[in-house]
Amino acid sequence: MDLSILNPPQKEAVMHTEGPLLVLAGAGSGKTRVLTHRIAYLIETCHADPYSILALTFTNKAAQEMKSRVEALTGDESEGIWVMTFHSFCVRILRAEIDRLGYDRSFVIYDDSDQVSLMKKLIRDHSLNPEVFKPRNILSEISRAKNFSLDARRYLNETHASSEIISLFNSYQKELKKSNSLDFDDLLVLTNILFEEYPEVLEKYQNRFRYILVDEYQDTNMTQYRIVEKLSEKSRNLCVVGDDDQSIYGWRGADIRNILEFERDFPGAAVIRLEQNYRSTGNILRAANLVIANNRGRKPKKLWTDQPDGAPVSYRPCATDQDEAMYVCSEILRNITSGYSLGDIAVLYRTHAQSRILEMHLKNYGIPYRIYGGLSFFQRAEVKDILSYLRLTCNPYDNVSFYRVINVPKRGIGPAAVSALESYAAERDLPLLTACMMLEEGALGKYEKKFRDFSELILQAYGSLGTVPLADAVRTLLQKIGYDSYLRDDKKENYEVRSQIVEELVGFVDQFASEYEVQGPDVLQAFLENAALYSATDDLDDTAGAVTLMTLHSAKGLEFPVVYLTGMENGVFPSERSLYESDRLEEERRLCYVGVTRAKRELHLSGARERFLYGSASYFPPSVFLREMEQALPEGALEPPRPARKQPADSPASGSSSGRFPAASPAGGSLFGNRTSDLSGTPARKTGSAPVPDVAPGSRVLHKVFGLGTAVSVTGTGANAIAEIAFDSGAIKKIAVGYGSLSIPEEGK
DNA sequence: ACACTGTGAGTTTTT
DNA sequence: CTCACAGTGT
Repeated sequence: MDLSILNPPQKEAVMHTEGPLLVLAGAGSGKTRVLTHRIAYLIETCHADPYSILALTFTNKAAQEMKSRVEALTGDESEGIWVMTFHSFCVRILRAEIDRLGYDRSFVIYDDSDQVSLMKKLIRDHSLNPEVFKPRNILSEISRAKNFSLDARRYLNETHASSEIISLFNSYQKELKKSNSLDFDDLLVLTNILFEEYPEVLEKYQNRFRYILVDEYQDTNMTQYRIVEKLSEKSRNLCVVGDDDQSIYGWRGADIRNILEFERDFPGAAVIRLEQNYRSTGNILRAANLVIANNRGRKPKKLWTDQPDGAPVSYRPCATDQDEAMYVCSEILRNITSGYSLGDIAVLYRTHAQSRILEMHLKNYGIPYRIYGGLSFFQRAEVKDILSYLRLTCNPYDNVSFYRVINVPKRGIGPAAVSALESYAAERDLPLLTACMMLEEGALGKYEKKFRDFSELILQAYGSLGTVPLADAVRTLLQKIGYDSYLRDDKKENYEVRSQIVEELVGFVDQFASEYEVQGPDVLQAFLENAALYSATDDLDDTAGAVTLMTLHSAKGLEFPVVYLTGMENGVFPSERSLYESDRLEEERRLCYVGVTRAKRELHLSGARERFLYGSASYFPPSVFLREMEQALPEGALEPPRPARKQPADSPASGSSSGRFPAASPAGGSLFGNRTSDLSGTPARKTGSAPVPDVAPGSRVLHKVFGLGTAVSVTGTGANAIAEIAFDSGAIKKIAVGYGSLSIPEEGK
């Protein structure tokens, strides 16, 4: 293996294989390179058994990336290494061991929306006012308790949580257990408890995982810390990599102290700093160093580069969010003319809500784009419906799924019927589905047959799992419940789009199952697990010829030659709620640092004075972070174009143009000047009644999932148009043009 | 039981 | 503005 490509501290980190090690890896300092080379070094030079190596990451994306890079270095020898997310790791352990804790190994994982619907029900059952006890707030308190403490119940007591919250917590946990379900936090908490209470189990894994690596250590919470601590207790070969300046998940329980106090927690730990940045130009790095210097309580470090200064960092103040979006679009076109490709460019923002305006204008300009994050495929209503059916077949205890689908499609089972069943089930201490199966004659009168039919349906689906391929079982189920006609009759949304989603899901199932040799319930269980742990940012394909839009959070770990950092306004970024709390403001600042350091060659900052929020205009002063980076900006960049605001906070945009599409930018240059280089070759629409790609019979199109194709026919117009598309793969599909999966490909395809 | 209508409330960030 | 939900009428 070639270690000569590493710089001295990188090499040191790779070769320091015994004993605890903290690698403080600044942004762009080759962190992943160190991790992957370290693994390769362990295998090839130290002859460590791949089976004894565990590498934990936070996202599936990071895990996949690391896995493939390790494979590239070691080839077949990487077989047997566990490279996975914390959560997947815990699932693997729990699948093997959880029966000790009184759960069944076939447990399912409740995602966010499952948790909310369970909590809503509990709040109703406790006759509490949902206005006061908001499901999401309760859940986040519960989550905090689980992540911070060994004993969530005690934590709630000590933090003086109200008696209502404590009793909701108790019911919530009880209900989860009865449903044989775990929420995301439980995956970690129960693994921790397992290790705590069953030393022989812990020992088994301690003996196995002699080398443990943790990526993004600054984002670990207390529970994760305890798991890692226990696992590495015996071998002491724990290597954590992270950057306290990039800790941006404090709000979800990440504890920055884990990284700040590593040396105290693991006596004798070596600390290695990676401070040379290989990613960004001098100017970009200067801006990054300037902002982050305003934070207190960080590990001392100074990122440096030997790269040239490069283009200056720019800042563009805009009158409105519309202007800002148009500015970004026209700059992107300029980037393209100067040789960048679409995939080189990322537009970052603080909240998902900001993406809409950008999207609209990108469509108008004919610039292909893709969005990361937001609701993932597996969170779509149709997909969740179907997954709920499937979950029930694996786990009859899953009441949340039962509630979700018992009357979807409508089968005449309303609240009254369900409530009757509930009492029947409660008396006999049965889960709802089982209660349906075991209804005694005459117990529920006219509802009986309906409930029996339902349970029969699930039973049959279960029976088919072992005998036919999974995708076929799903298709049969869909057909039996009449899901397609349910979608067709439900006029509230586009049938074409929704049935397309269903088809995609069946496709996923098919593809997933085909990788298994033996069919059966286990395959379904594995599929459901993947679906639950899947996140919207996982399917990043670098090949797509499109500009990338995403939140600052999901940008972590990525890099782009050109980055637009939009919404640089106090109240947007930093967010309203962080403005007056120094801890939170510091986290926002780290987020800014993360955003800035994503850029390799060009960084463009922008903000708007007037922004549409909740349907009305709001006014924001420029972000404090701009002032902090002032020295990295061109001379006078922060001077307002007109001396309009001496007291930024309370000066409404007096002279701002009232129209939603102001004709020109304040500086006078036409924002439409670049129209001629419109990528699609079609003229951009002037008024955005329907900002959808122009698809006519014969036009070449690019679909997010199916790739390139040619439109055969188009029915309807604008956003409602349905195009029949012959894909280059051979498939012919009807696609709703307005859905957003379609775009115009780059020229020459 | 269900469809329709108006109301009210809400936006960080995600495994 | 947009979604979720409660209340109304069939």
